[in-house]
Amino acid sequence: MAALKESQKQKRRAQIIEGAVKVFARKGFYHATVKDVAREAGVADGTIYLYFKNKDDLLISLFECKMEDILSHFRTRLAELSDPLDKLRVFIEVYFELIENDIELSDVFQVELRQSSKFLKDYHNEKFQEYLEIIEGIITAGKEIGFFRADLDANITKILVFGAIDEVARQWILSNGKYSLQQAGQSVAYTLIHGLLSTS
Amino acid sequence: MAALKESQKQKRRAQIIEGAVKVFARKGFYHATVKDVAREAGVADGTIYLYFKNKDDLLISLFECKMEDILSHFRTRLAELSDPLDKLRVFIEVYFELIENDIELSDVFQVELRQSSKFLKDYHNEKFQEYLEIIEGIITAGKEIGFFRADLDANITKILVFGAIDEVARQWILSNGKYSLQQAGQSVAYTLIHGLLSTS
Amino acid sequence: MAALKESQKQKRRAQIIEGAVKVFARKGFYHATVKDVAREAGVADGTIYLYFKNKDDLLISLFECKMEDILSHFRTRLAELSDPLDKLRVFIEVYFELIENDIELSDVFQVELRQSSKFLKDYHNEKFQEYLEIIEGIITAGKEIGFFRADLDANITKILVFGAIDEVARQWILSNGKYSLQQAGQSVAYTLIHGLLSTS
Amino acid sequence: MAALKESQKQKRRAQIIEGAVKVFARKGFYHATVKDVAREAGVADGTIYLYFKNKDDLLISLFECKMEDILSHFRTRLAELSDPLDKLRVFIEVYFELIENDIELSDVFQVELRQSSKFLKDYHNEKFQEYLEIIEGIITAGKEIGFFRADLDANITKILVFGAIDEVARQWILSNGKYSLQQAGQSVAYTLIHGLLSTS
DNA sequence: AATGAATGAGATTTCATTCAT
DNA sequence: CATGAATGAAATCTCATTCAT
Repeated sequence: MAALKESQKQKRRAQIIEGAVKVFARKGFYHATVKDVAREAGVADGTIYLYFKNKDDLLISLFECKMEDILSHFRTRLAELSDPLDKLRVFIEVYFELIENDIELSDVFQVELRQSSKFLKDYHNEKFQEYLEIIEGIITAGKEIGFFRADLDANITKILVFGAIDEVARQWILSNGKYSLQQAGQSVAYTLIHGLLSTS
Repeated sequence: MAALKESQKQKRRAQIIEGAVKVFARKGFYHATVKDVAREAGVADGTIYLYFKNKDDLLISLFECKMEDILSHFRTRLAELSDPLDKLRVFIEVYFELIENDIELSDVFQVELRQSSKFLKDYHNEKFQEYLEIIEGIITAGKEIGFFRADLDANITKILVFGAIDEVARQWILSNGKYSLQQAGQSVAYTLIHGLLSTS
Repeated sequence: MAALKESQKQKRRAQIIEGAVKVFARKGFYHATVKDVAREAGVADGTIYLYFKNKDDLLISLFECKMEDILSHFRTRLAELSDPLDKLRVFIEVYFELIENDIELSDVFQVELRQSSKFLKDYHNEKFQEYLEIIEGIITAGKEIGFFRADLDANITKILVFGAIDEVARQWILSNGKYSLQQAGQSVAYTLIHGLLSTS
Repeated sequence: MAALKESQKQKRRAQIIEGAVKVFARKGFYHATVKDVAREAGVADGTIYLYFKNKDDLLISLFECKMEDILSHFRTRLAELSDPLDKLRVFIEVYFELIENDIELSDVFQVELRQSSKFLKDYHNEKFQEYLEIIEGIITAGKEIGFFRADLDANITKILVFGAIDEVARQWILSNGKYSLQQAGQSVAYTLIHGLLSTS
């Protein structure tokens, strides 16, 4: 019974987090009220506080919980591959798939978390670092087998790559899906791999 | 005298905007109070409302005003050059210079505006589009003279380029200047131009 | 069996009251939560409400229950004596003994009840009157046999005596036992008695 | 103008404190809301927070401010006298006058502060100690000139005296003025003095 | 009878904005 | 024009109490 109760608790937590994703995406963290989240999740205001310390904690928990899913999703998909070029292509593909499949969540990640990590007390975004490390791993591997330039600074490059991908995703969201992410993904992958030059 | 008064008004406006930059950088837009800004700017709370419609308008005006400066700075610096490769290198160089020279402002641009642009009512960030257009111009020019690949989608690529540069800048700010932006700039320019591959 | 159940019930009630004494002493009635009391008593939150109407009722019941014990203790100890002077001395002695033996309870009585009696709806503290009557009895008896001044207003004097004793006890508690209550008791008894005596 | 503004501020503070006295006396500190106080004082809710850090601070400030008045009143009245017996009589007289003249304030002092001093963080009631010291001074002076018993422990006795007086006052308030405080005062003074005298 | 998750009313507190001076 | 005291709406969070299990 304890196990059952435990799973009940997890379910309720998840239910609130789903509500929070929707509301934060729609209104932004600061304009969303706890009441909004409660209503969206179908619980009473006070119930939120049985599962989360406060509003900030709700955002952090949302992030941790979802990032966990995302990271393991990436890892599973990339584990099948060995070629760094394939890995990079698939990384971008998976990234854009995730964005397309859960625009609300993407919204929250891109907008709220970016900002919040600076202002939520004592929160230092380890999950995001793990995430960047996946890219770093791909780049380092690519360098080792000689596919990628030996003079690449993996630290800078992982950021460059992430920034490029993420911005394309963000603008796609902001434009309400005016262009094909699929296609954009291929284009991005190609450019990152080959650069801008025609004589390559 | 009217002109004098006008310039007085502009001066006061600028003074408030400087205060706002400092305070928003330090506390974030939502955690900063109008009183904070007033104190930092050395004016009374109510005075803010003689120059700006409300707190949101202050942020938007800050953006418009500062973006104006930045855009004209970019245009001046790029006007001297004709080679798209040089232009791209210099664009990155100037971008990082601006970041280094006014970290507080960069902070506000990167963190607050990114988020706010979505939630400030009726605000659609035309200045940011102008900004992206500078990059687009460089890419299109590069394509036209055959330096850049003909199959580059200038729309996607401008976003990719901006994202890459901007993220490197952001992480530099967040890391409190742990690496050299100068160097990172060269590395970023090289990679964007040549891509990741060693066989280029 | 009914009797057994009845005693079970009494036991559970007592258990909750003990928890309440501890928690109210530690945090004060208004800062203590029903959950705190439940945890301290080792029962569920809801269980409290099977034994008490509400939080106020818990405080009142605590008082009634404990006051009952205290009153009968006083009566037993005083019944053995006939001399009013002895009675007064023993009264003070017993009072201070009770304080020393259950500081938590004393705390609740002195701090919470004093305040609460004014604000708990419909509660008029008859037990406290009974308590004062014990002192009044001693004084009246003392007057009758001519030990105490004939002009003593027993009504005022009982209050005076109670106030004097009680304040010494309170300050002792607040000072965390900096002085000897034993000694203080003798001193207080001496001073009060000399004040009351007719042969002065 | 600064001085004028300053006095305006003091006036507003006093106005809020007066409101608080009334409301706390009527409902008790914990049952009174800040809204209640604001309404009673004729200001907006938020205004309270321009003058006091929070609700606790309002109670503490009320105490400090009023205690100041009371202490200086006592000192003035006692300064005229030299005989310790007279001083003690007048002390009681003044105490009861104050009680009669501001029953609401007395209520708050007797009920709320008694309790609160234990629970308001970091508040240690120095003013109350000053107050007890006045009594101690009288007792010590009385001992020195041989009016009071040499074996009196001034520390215990000041508490005894204060407790006796204060309790008589409290019961008078609780009884809604059923007896004459004037008369009670004389009776109390008589009994206490006879208890304290060396020639008994 | 006992539980403890859920409720939601209500309290404190903040702060953008106004307006009399 | 400038001020800054005052406002009061609105948000977060707490906790006594209920009720399905």
